[in-house]
Amino acid sequence: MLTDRQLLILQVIVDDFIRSAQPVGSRSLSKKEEISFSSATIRNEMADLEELGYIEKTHTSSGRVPSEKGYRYYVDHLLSPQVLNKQDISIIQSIFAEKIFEFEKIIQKSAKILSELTNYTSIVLGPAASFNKLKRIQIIPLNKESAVAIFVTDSGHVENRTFYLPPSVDASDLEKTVNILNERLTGVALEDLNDKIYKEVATLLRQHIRNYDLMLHTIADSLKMPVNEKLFFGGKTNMLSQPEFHDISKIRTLLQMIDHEEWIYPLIKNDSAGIHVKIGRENNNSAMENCSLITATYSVGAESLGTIAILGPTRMEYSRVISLLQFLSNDLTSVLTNLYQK
Amino acid sequence: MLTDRQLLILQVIVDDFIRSAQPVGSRSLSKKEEISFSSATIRNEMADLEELGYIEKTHTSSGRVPSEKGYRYYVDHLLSPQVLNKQDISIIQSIFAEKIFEFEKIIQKSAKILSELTNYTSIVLGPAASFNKLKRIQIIPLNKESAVAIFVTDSGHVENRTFYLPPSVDASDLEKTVNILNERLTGVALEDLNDKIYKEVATLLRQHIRNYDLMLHTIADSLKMPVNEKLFFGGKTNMLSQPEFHDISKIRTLLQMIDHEEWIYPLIKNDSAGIHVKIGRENNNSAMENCSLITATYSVGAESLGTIAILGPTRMEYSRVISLLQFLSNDLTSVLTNLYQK
DNA sequence: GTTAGCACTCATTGAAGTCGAGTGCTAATT
DNA sequence: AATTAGCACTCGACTTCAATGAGTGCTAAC
Repeated sequence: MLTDRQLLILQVIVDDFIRSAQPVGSRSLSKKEEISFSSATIRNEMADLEELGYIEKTHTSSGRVPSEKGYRYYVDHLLSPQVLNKQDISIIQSIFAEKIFEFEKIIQKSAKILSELTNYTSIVLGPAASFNKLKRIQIIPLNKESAVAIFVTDSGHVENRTFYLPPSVDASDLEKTVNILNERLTGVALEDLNDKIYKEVATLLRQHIRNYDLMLHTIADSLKMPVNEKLFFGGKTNMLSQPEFHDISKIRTLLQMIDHEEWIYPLIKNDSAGIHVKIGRENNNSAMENCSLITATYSVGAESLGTIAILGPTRMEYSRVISLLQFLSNDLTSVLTNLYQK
Repeated sequence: MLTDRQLLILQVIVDDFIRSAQPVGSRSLSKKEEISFSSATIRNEMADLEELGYIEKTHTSSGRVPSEKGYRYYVDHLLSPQVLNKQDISIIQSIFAEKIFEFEKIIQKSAKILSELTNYTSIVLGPAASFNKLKRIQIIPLNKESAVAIFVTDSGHVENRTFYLPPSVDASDLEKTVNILNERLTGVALEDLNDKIYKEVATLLRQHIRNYDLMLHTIADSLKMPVNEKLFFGGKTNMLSQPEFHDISKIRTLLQMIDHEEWIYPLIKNDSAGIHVKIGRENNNSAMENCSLITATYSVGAESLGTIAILGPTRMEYSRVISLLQFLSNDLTSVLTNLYQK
């Protein structure tokens, strides 16, 4: 539908605007070496591109700026993947330099480095604990009235919940319960615990414990808590340096959104694996109007665990960011797979 | 040193500037009902106040603005404590409405509500875990090479550490070790654990475990927790609405500071109990030049546990904020004391 | 000691003018 | 028929200038 020349012009406009943040005019385009025709020709082509919705003017006599549709086309068809330089690669690999056991540390460091490498804001969704299999349950009474339940998964993740002890329960009941739970629930994925408790554990509890149902509900309640994956951020304030956010009110809406984790989940919780680019209003979020979000998933083996994302202005260096995310998510996946699958 | 009239004028200037954020002129002052003398008189007095360093001009013919010294004097001598209205009180008390076990939840909610009530940024330093006494240690092997150690305190706080198992250690060693640790360390404050391990546990371990010293160091290493108290924030973006921060670069330095937790600790980690007000450069931090920080401590019984703080512009409503912090820290202390000392 | 009066300062506002980078359109050129 | 040169036009950005008004300090009168 678009001629080669139009594609070329669109690409150069987007590239130039990403670099300079200034509307691109026909004259400055005609001076580029890729472009061999006159500014008048370019003006004609630009008028067509504008009519088709790929570029826009900021006012009647201004240069052109890519529209969201323009960015979308650029990302889908015109992007030349950037080859990472050695420095970038070695910086990313420094994430894995130390011996680490804990996912969290790696994840946190990834977020930090990603934001430093891009000057945008990075968001990393920590590994979903729900796939982890239960290794051990422990219940430790704190005093007459309350106890803390501890759940350890095979990956070394620890969850804990404080709860009130049902008044009728004594120490031996508690011990029996813990034994039953461990016997029946070890190896079960966290997300299946609740099911399993009611189906298998219930009958056993009934046989051994007085007031078994009170105990049952107390335990099940403790488990019902949302095992929400943790979010990690890097470079929250980087957006302040972007010229499109020199306006306080835009900054405010954006930072307010970043500080509300519950608003972030729907943005980055992506169903399918791989790299996704969402441009401006594609994010369905008014605070993201001038922003793009690029997400990638990381996994252990075939199982996708979490998401790493970069939030930047729509005028973002798509090519570079995609390459970085690609590279990091691959590395993360292979390191985690190694760590986790032995 | 200052005459009564000068004090009155200083007070009215500070009050007015806090309200309006505009330099205060002699004419507008003379119209206030508290003030019964002419603008010319006021001008003379203001000239003196300026010479003494309590107020400043923004330019030769502008009204006056309080200097840091002026705020300091105001806070120390002129402050009329604001009586909280019923609504404020009931909002604060709503923090404790639900039954809660976990300090963290209360603390988090406190930060949120404090920022909503003041429109400034709130910072709450969570309860120092180091005072807590150990209730139970548990070590759970994950696989051949690693295990996770879990420390539960009498307050229900749970810490966990993953570590490599020394190769020579087998299951029965581990069990013995855990027994020894529990026997010897239960009731010991977290901060004293390390000491105690080397002094008392070491000899016992030697008697019962082969390669006891490897085990010893592994455990001790795990314990070397930087049990850094957690920081909670509320209203991080509130400062964006303050007129003195309509300038992007000021906003940036401030937000960057807020996002570096390690820079916050020295600001709010206060030795002595009670309310403290630090104005502008008294904070010894260039990012805080136009900010004041008011801190209060909360405690369990007589033991001071943590800090709640409000970060606002120097032009902050000192009176209101101090009252709010006073009230909340009292409430926090009594609730926590109740919860914790039974 | 207090105040009225006056000359002076300076940030803010808005109007008027210039500049220049951009456009669209038309007519000439290839 | 496609390309380009040329030209009138638009509009944001910047500069200049004058007017306004809220403030000051100082002096002289009360």
